[in-house]
Amino acid sequence: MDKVDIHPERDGWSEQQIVERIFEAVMEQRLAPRTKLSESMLCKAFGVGRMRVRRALLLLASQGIVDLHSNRGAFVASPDAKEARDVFNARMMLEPSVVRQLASDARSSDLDALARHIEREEEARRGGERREAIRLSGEFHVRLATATGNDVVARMMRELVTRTSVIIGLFGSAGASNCPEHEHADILGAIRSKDGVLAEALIRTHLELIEADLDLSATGSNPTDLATILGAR
Amino acid sequence: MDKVDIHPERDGWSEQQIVERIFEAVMEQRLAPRTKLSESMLCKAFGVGRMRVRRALLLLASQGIVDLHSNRGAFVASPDAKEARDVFNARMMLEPSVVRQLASDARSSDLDALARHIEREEEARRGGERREAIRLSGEFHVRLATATGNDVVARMMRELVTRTSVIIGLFGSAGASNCPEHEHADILGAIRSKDGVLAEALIRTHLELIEADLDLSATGSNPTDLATILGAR
DNA sequence: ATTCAATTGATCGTTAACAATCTCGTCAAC
DNA sequence: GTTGACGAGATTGTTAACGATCAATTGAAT
Repeated sequence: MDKVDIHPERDGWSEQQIVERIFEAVMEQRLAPRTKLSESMLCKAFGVGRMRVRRALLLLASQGIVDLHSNRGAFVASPDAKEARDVFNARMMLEPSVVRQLASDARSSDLDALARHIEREEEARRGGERREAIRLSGEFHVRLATATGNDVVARMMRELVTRTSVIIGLFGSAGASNCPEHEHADILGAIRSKDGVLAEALIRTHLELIEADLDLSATGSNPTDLATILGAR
Repeated sequence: MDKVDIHPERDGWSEQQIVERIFEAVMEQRLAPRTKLSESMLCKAFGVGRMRVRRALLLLASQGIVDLHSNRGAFVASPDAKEARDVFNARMMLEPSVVRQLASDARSSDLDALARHIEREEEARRGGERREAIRLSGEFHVRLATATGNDVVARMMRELVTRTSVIIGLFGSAGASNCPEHEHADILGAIRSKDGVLAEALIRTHLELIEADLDLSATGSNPTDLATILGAR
């Protein structure tokens, strides 16, 4: 969000912080899709009034991270196959432009920060810290966007990456690795050598690889799709 | 928003409808930047409780259309020059991909709808209905995005186009035309002839032309910059 | 005339209680 | 044994009132 005054930190957490925490939990796949997020539970968890929680949930819903159902509550989103394809398609539109722009004009200090990030990433993966590795892996893409200095694009990427985490949690073939290996390093290398075309190509195949690891034919969607499945009109 | 249950139409308007109306008002530049949107006023205007209004304002704020200031209220956003550049930069990233994709695989029925839209657009311009012309002109870009069938991208474009309206209202040189002339028709023509490269080039220059008509050095930013303007530390 | 401080008025943020709706368990009927 | 209705409990949606914060006005002192 852009220009919202930060409420002076009162007793509990600000709604921004609550959104942040749930964002991270979803990214780390600690909150599984369709997990119910009841208001009272969140109130106790964060030690905060119901108002904050409801505002936070509304914000999360507006970003497609949670679904709100009238009189039933909030749930971690459970995107269907189409929504998954839409998210990846959107990333395919944005990220190549991001890395191309970075290749042409990126501050070396930002690139150094990205390098350090990749360090931590591989560290976490070697250390077997699966959740941290997942989070950092997604965060890398967000940091690419923030490195452009474009706050608007950065916010979009943040949303898309988080939704991608939900999608992987739903459709990810368990066996397949979330396998960046050294792909992130390669992308950064292409940016460093100012080879925009290569960087674009690398991130395209990177995204395609991630999407290919999904089983979008799986029934990741709502159980309400039962009507569709049974051929009801 | 994606999967939020539509509340059965109660007495007044749903928050979605309120958001919609304010969205449109901003797009038509009927709501000038920095206009105060007080809660009580909106409550009376829409004949609805304060809760609905507050939720609507929060949603609008999360999309950068309004700014919320603690204990002071909600105002139509007043982006600064950087934010304006960020928005245009984001559109430069997205829209070429959109038209390229449309050129390769667009349903002809959607293209026909776009053609009809352009008809209405020129009609409004000829008829001197300035507001309607502005709205339709922006809506054309949103429709391009919706024609791809990608809801995620469509929502992003919708947000970006609306913010662009605010930006034009702030930085637009009054003399300059909001001058699509027949550019929209040209873009659609390129899509129709499946010339993705041309369509990309056309929309790029189209966006550049719009941005060039802005005076981003103008003091479009907050009046709090008065301190800066006066050279105060 | 200008500046500063205090008061006033209005607006917003928060809380608590109330009303509406849904879920789940129980029980009777088929 | 299964199906359906019914009611208790819980959760959410809404409203109303209170307290807190900020802006504008008033007034006096310099």
